[in-house]
Amino acid sequence: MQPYKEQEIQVYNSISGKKEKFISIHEGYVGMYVCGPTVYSNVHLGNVRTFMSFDLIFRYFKHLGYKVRYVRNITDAGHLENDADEGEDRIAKKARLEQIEPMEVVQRYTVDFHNILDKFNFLPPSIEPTATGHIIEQIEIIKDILEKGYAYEINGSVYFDVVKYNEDHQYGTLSKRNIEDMIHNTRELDGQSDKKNPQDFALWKKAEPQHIMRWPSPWSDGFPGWHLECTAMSTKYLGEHFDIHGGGMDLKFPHHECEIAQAEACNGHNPVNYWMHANMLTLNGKKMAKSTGNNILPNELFTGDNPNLTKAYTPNVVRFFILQAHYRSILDFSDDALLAAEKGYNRLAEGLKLVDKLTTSSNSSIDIAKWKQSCYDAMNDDFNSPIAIANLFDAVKYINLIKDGKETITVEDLNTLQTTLEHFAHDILGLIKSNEGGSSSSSNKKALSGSVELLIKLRAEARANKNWELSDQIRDELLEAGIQLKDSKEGTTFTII
RNA sequence: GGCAUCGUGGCCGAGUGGCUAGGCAGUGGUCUGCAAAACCAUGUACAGCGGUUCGAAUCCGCUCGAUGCCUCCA
Repeated sequence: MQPYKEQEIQVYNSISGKKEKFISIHEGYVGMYVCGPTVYSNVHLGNVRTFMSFDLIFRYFKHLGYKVRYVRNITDAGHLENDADEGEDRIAKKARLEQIEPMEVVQRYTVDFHNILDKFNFLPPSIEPTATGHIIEQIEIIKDILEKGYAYEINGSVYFDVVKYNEDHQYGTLSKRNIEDMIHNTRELDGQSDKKNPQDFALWKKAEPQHIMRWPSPWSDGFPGWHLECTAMSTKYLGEHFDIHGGGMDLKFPHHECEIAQAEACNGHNPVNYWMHANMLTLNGKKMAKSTGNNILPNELFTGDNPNLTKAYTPNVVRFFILQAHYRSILDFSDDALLAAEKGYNRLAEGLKLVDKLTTSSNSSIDIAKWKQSCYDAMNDDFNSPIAIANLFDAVKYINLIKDGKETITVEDLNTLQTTLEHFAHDILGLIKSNEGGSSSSSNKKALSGSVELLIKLRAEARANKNWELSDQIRDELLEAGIQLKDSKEGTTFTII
């Protein structure tokens, strides 16, 4: 089965600024590289959004039958605090502040990162390489760039010569920047710099004697520049030329621009066919920033322990909320929006549960094939998850109408409906079946449901005896305890709110 | 200051040169002992000012505002 042959995907390419038809380099295969986190603190919620966008893309390609190699790195060295010479490696700085080994910092926040992504039901990437695991590859690339004349060594550090590069190639194609303007608009850095030009960037930095993170190289004991690791790892695992490179919008410049320069300097051609960038997240309309308190950590969403939140939200609800916006739009986080998403998500989940219980007829009054294709059309159009979700809500409406006998469906169509829902809701959007699976164990749940069932039974008896006072007391006090009873013709059920 | 993206009904958020996005809230209805829940029905919005067009929210210009990048940031 190669469903990808039947679906034409349009991808917005940041480098052209247009949607383009997706054609993979090797038919049936997709190579995708996404810049992963720098593991020097808890994963940023915005980071989660970026990776969720690419998780969605990964899932869709896989669903269409592509063999996808998805590489997402861990930056555990080389990411500097700033561009000046005294710039400190982020990991090293954190290690110094907390008086622990740099690799302890890396370990702690890598675990945190995986833990959060796991809660959000992310698929693991095919390869998750680390910068420190690819020092040799990075040194080889630096040698190559030096040989080709696009870098220079000074005081044990090696810098990429942007001006020289720009004579033979074009620097700034992705971010649409002009190097002349950049030179004009750059402020002078305070510290004396070894660089010929402020636009030049480090390929290798000599480590000061007190620095713990250091590796030997032909130039000095030091560490690689931040932009280099992605070039090294993407080239190693995906080749000199691959399909998709992704990341957050803020990485467009300088990070991705520098990656293009490095790869072109080595290989003479652009390394990537499609550049994809996920947009930012704001909180209450403003930029998230730790310094102003306008910030939520992923874990705080699950506990509700943040001044910006009135309650806790399940990972599923947050995932649903994020996917309700297109990955290229700025998404605004707020408690109100999350509350609305939670209700919407519950409605969707309830509706999807009913699909198993529908009765079939000899004909269908709804065009299920057309509905199914509109689900694919949504995802084919630059991975438009909001439209895909809207289609899921259409399905919920159909399900409810069929249940009420206002519409009909054949066995085959019901089967199509069921399978398509399974594919889109679970496989592609990654929304898991129910929003339980929390911390309480199954034995706890059993105990709870047993006791609530007993109360429901007592209340039913009271109602049969028209003892409204007792029945309402049971109902109201359970509600106060966080358990909502739902009366229907089939009997009473409950949900924990 | 420069570059880029964007500004949609009470809220969140798609889309787009003429044809219902969707969700939440609201309103009406069904159900119910009363409620809640659930389900059904219902909204003609597109920052402001000009211009192009038979027709613009959608294209162009200007103004205002937001966000990102320009210095580490997803």
